[in-house]
Amino acid sequence: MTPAATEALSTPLAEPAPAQIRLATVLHALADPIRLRIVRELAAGHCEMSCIAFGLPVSKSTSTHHFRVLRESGVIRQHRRGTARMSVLRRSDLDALFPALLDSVLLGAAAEEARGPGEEAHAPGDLADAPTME
Amino acid sequence: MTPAATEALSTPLAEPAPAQIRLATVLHALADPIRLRIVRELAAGHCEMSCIAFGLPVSKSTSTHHFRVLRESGVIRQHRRGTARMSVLRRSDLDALFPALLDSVLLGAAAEEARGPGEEAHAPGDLADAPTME
DNA sequence: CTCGTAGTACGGTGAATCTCGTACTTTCCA
DNA sequence: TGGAAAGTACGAGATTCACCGTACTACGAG
Repeated sequence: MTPAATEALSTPLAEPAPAQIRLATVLHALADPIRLRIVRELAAGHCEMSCIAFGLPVSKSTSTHHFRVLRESGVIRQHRRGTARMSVLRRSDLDALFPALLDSVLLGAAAEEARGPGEEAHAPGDLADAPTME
Repeated sequence: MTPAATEALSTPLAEPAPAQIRLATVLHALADPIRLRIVRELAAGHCEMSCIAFGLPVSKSTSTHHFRVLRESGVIRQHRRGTARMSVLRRSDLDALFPALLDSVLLGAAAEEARGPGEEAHAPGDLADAPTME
């Protein structure tokens, strides 16, 4: 079995090497609600998921776009399996580069959700000038 | 002394209440190199700094823009002091909402810097197809 | 071989972002 | 009173981003 044969069964898609992963890029990737949701679902135990299994509220093209942003930023890894793209979190790589970052983001997302919708949308003028107290 | 008198000496600028701070917005605010640099300098001990003291490599207007993004996302607080705008990190608010998030970002930024420039810029085609090894 | 499924590529649109320069306001000092 | 210093407001230009639809490429089932 040539390397090509193995590749045909499970082609890894292009992704940055650990040394090329940049913090700003990772933060940007996580700063989108849809991508954050993807990351949370991946972290929630399901080791591998095809893209369509997420039931994202966007079109197929947009879905592909978000998965690519995540992959190219170094947050996830993807490989083909049949006609599907299986995605996994690059947990160990991220933890090695930015210790505790992923965990705190996931924890923060869960906490925010648990806190309830709260003030969901926030109008441009919704900024308090005497915020907490004095 | 009326509240107005106190206000004249140190006007707090508009900022979101803790309940209105959104994770995605905070991550977006931190996902910019210049803003991340501001946050790092604020965290590095200097409790209060005027905007110009950072020596940012951008114009005054751009500087104002970045400080506003940070303030409106809930990352920093600003108040006037004479003709200057003093900025402070909203550490306790952020830590209460997203435990360990700020610390891990700061730590990650320091680690990335310590790691050296590494592969600084990364061209679009710079993604390895057999990334770590196999 | 043909069809359906999963995903990508490409092109386009509208909104948001980053950047700047110039003009204006506010504050302090001489 | 006049001027310098620190920011803000207001466009304007260039880039990026999120989103879509359509057309295309793999792969597996029948």
